[in-house]
Parts: sequence; C-alpha cells; structure tokens
Amino acid sequence: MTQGRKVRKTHGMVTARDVASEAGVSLTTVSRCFGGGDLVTKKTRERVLLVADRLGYSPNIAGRVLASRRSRLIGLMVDDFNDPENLDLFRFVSAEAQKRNFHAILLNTYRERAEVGSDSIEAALLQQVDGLLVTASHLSQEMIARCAAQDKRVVIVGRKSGHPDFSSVYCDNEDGAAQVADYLFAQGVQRPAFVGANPEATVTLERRSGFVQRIEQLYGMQPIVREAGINDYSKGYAIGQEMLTLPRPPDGYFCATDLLGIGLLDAMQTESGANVDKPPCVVGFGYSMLSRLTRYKLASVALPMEDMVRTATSHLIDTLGDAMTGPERIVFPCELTIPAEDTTPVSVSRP
Amino acid sequence: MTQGRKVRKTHGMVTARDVASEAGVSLTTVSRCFGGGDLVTKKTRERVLLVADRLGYSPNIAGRVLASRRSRLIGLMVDDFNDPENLDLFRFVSAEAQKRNFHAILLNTYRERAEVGSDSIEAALLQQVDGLLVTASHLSQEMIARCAAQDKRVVIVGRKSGHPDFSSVYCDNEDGAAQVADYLFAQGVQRPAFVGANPEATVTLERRSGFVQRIEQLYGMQPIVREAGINDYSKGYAIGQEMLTLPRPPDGYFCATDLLGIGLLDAMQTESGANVDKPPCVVGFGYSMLSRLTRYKLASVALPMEDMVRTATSHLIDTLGDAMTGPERIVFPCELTIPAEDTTPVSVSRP
DNA sequence: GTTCAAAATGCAAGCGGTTGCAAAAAATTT
DNA sequence: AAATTTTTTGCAACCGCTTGCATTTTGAAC
Repeated sequence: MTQGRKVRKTHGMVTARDVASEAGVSLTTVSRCFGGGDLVTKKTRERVLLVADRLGYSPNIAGRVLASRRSRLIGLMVDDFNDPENLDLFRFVSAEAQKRNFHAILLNTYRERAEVGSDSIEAALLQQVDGLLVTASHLSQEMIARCAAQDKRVVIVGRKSGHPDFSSVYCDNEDGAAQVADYLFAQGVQRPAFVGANPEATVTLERRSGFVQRIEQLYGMQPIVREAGINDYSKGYAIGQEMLTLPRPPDGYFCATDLLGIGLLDAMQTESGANVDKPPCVVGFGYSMLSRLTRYKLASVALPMEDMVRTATSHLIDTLGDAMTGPERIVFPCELTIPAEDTTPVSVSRP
Repeated sequence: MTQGRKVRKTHGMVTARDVASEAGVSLTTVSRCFGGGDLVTKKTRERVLLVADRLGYSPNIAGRVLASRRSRLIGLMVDDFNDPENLDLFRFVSAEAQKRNFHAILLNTYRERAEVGSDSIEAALLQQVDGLLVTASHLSQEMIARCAAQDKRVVIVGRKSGHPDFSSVYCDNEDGAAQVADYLFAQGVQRPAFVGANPEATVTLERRSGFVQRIEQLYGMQPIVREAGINDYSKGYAIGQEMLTLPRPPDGYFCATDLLGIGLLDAMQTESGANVDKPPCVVGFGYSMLSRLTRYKLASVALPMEDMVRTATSHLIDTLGDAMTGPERIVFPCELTIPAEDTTPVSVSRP
C-alpha cells in the first residue's frame, strides 16, 4: 500500500536532494547553506534557504552525524533527582545549548539497581553526544575511561574537576563557607557546627574545609561536624534532633545545602528542648527557593547558578572543536545572603 | 577499489565491519546479532557478541538511525522549570525509558524570547525522536501540525489530551478536587475559595471545575475564585494578602498547586489581620515535598506521579510500532492526604 | 538417499548528509 | 585582453548500519 510508484518518497520527508533540484543547485551547495561557513554566495544561500523553507525542509540529524561525526548534542549527566536546584541546571543548560544551536540530552546516571546492559546503553549514548556536562557527584572511573577512549570533551559543573583532563566551572565553595563562618562569628555564635551532605562529594568537602578552617582561625577551635550522607530534608531534621539532645547544643549552624538547613530549622522549631534558650543561627547554601520562603528566611550562600551553568555550557561547546585545549578552571564568586527583615516574598520563579 | 589495504581506521572507532571480519561472518549477521529478532543462530550470536565485546564494539547510533529511521529516543517537552514536580517527571521518564532501552531527550519548549531559528531547531529535533511525551501546558497548533506531518506518536502526561489523535495519561483532577471540597465541608469551612495557577492550563481548569461543582452541590453556592496566572510562590502570597483585605475572608482554600498553597499560608501567617479569628484551612495539590515540610504540613492531593509517568512512557514506547492504535486515556486516581499530627518528618527524597 | 520447506546467512542498495578535490566562474592583476 | 588568483560550485566517495531479496544450510518428510 505504501508503495505508489518506484519513487521512494515513502515517508514524506523532504531531503536535501529535493531542495537541491528545486533550487537548481547541487546537493553539496544545499548542505553548505545549512552548515555555518561562508562557502557559498549570499545570494545562493538566500535562494536555497527560501526554497528549503517553502518545501518545509530541515536537515536530517542522523545523516549529518553520520557524515560529520558531530551530533550537536551535549549530554547532561545527573544522578541526583532530589535537589530542586537541578531544575535550574536543566533549564539553563538547555537554554544555552539551544542558543548555540546545540541540544541537551539528559543522561540519568542514577542506577536503580545493577541493570543488565546499562553499561552498553551508556556506551551507546556516549558516542551520540559531542561533549558531556557532568554534575553527578560521582563520576565512575569506568565512565572516565570510556570518555577518554572516545575522546569526548567533558566539563564538570558545580565543583572542582578531580580529573586532570577535564575543565570545570564552579563557584568558590571555600570562600562562601568562610563567609558563613565570619557571619556566625559576627552574630556572636559561641558553638558553631557544620552539617554536610554526602561526605564523598567534592562540594561537601570544599564547603566543610572552607568553614572549618575559618572557624579555627576565628575561634581557635574546631566546629562540630555532622554528615547527613545524603541531601535530604528528613536527614537535616534528624541531625537537628540529635543536636538538641546534646548538653550544650550548637547555637550556629552551617548546612551544606538549603534542604538540610530547613530540615534542621524545622527540628529546632518543633522540638526545641530546655537546653536551648534562643533560636540558633542557621545558614544554608544555594539560595534556593527553599531559603527564600518567608516562613524560613534561611540565610544562604547565593551562587550565580545561571551564569555558572551557561558559562559551563558555552565553554564546553566552544572547546569542542579544538583538539588540544588544556583543561581550565573557571571560578565564580558566591555571596552570603541574609534575608531582609520585611516580609515581602521574593518571587521564586523566573518568568 | 577503495578497499584493499587502504586502512581507513582514522578514528579508532571499531565498526560492525571489523567485528564481522574478525568473527568470520557478514556485516549483515553482525547487525542482526544486535537487533532484537531471532534471525540468527544462537551459536552465531554468541560468538559474534563475544568478538564484539572483545573488540569493544558498540553500534553507532547515527548509522542505525539513518538506516532504520528509528532513534530509540523519546522527547520530553517541558516548559515549566519552576515546578519541582518536574524533577520527578524527568527522573521517571528517563528511568523507564532506559529500562526499555530507550533514552529521553529534554525539549525545552520555553522560549526566552522569540529567538530566531528556534522553529527550525524544534523541527530538527522533532525528527530525531521516535515519539513525544508532552507535559507542557500549551502545545501550539504549529507543533501539533508538525507532529502530525512527521507522524510522531504523542502522549500527553498529566492532563487530558485535547487532541483527538493523542493518548493521554493523567490523574483524575476533578475527583481529587471534589475530595478537597468534601474535606473542607467536613471541616466546617463556611466560605471556600479556589486559587488556580494558569487559567489556560487544562489542569487548572479541571481542578477548578471539579471543586466548584462539588462546592455548589454541598453549599448551594459558588466558591470565591482567583487565578494566579502562573505557578509561583509570590503569587500565592499575593493572593493570600488580597484575601485578608476582604471584609470576610474565606476560611478554606483549595490551591491548585502546593507552591501556591504555601505562598498563601505564609501570607496568612505573616499578615493575618483582625478580620480573621482562626487560621484557615488550606489544601494544595501534588503532595510535593513542599507540602511535606513539617513547618507547613499542607494537606494536599497526592497523585501517583511515578506510576503515571512510567505508564505514560511505556505506553508511548509500546505504541510506537503499530501504525494504527487509537488514542487512549489512562486515568489514575488521586487522593487527598492529610498530614499526620505527629511531627516526624517524611523523607522527601527517594533514594 | 531424495525432495522440499524452513531457517540462517550474505549481497548490495540504500538511509541523508558531509567534504576533499577538481572544475567553473568571478575578481584581480598585468 | 590575456593571465593569474580567488571564490563558488559540483562530483563522487564515503559515514556505519539496516533490510529486501537471493542464496546456502539445515531439518523434516518421504
């Protein structure tokens, strides 16, 4: 039924060949009109594009990829689907990519269980993208090896690169953490504490060390340190509870994420015991929408998420071409943000 | 004549041809070993796979796509990057897709401004996916036409399909809303109100009509209705403020989303005026992590997000093959969830 | 041992582009 | 105006895989 004539336009798709013959040029020229360069006269290009538009043509990606070995796809590796922050990540990566005529594809590196064949899936996907943006806390050695083998360019976003070949774009976690220490000190906090998320994640490490060091300088002592293990509200809550059982609970906390921070705050509010006179001073990290809820008004270290992510994305795209670009580190500042006293809510959306 | 010893391994990639000659079979056979069917002897397949593995071969997607016209990619169209709910969406879609040997690619349909060429980008992407999962509140006519033209199968997730050709998988918003009305009534609420998000979005419409109808049945009157326009915390807050200026503010609210709900709650708490004696009864929708924060304990209609999303994904994948499957509607129940009195925090993460 | 259907394999023609190289056209110089 | 350079354009050979059809093997039936 699908036959018709021997013409093989079985699937409505209009191809570059159609455009070529319609516009009276060669296939090559059509191809060049869609590729970036200036290998073609302005006049010709205009004419071809016009015809293409009229015919409703758009280049077939697969063909292009196959021939050029470039897909204009960048992979975004994510393994944490709890952190609302990642929404912004997706958003800005895909926005920036689209602006550059690229597209982002989401690689969920979180494994529900050791699924059969998940390896090969990854391998298959990997060769499909031109480059990789990694935010996953943990990048397996195996994955790294595979990237190297296929020489994929990788950019780590949000934390320092632990790998000599990969660029990274991140914010100065240590400095942000030090700011928090200063703030707590200025607020007259006597017994500072640190609450981390995943102790293996670089971000936690950086935030902890920045904080601990400055605390030592200021107080001449070490803060109490707790690690939640994962970034979860109830973990923050649990740590809060635990703290309240101490004979003299800390009166100032630096939580490595806002989510932990509000968990802790809620524990403090709900269960405050006899051993605590005034509400403790709590600071989070990320300046996420959570910290901006008027009910919490959590002080938080703001990091230029959009800027950082967009920069990482374009850095990746920019360096895709050149074979030999040394890895770079691009650092953004972060800044402790204290909620204003008035009650006007901040819009948590960006229109 | 280009054959001979003209070694063309310019880029390390091992191809199906390599595997073929190494295993002493034809290219065709190798291809068949990787395709699903049983066109090949068990023995042969094993041998080939072994060789492939040894050589580190994995099939090139672009080649496969080009030849087979199938990409094993499904597109996920999203335009709201404010709703944390969407994180779960991403997560489960990509998990389910990966389980089926497919992959999800994120199509950001949100346009920062009328960007040049954004159209063609979409067109290009569209032809790259086998099918489309749509959650975007608004699916433009143009997009619909384009999908039809390329006969892409589309599944709408989270709301009723407005299109005769598209299946949809969603939860029974109307029923959930009616449950809320019942609850408010049972709580002795006198003056119920509805707060919607985007009045053009189907979900808002459904939640509103379900609520309004039942309220009419129960109270013999219409609830107050306000539309925030967008799903935003500060909008919820603003509406809360506005309500408090009324001579007799509502004493029970149904907010179409949790985000609006907590915004409203915060306004109520912070600015409660003289014209209100006891805190109003507020219910949200989604049972998101926000509603589960102990500080809010927002009653909320829970919907089986994971189930719904996974079902939508596999429904899409299942029906990709058959040309003629009528559109289906798969409805999930939702259930009003009242927070427990105790203060134990619920884990908001799923490990 | 034949005969014939069924199963397994291979051949070759694409899929829709890109790109090195060479020919043609336009611009520049002599 | 001829010669030379530079720019545009086209030719044709792939890119790596799938698939219809032909061919060979295998297995069952006679």
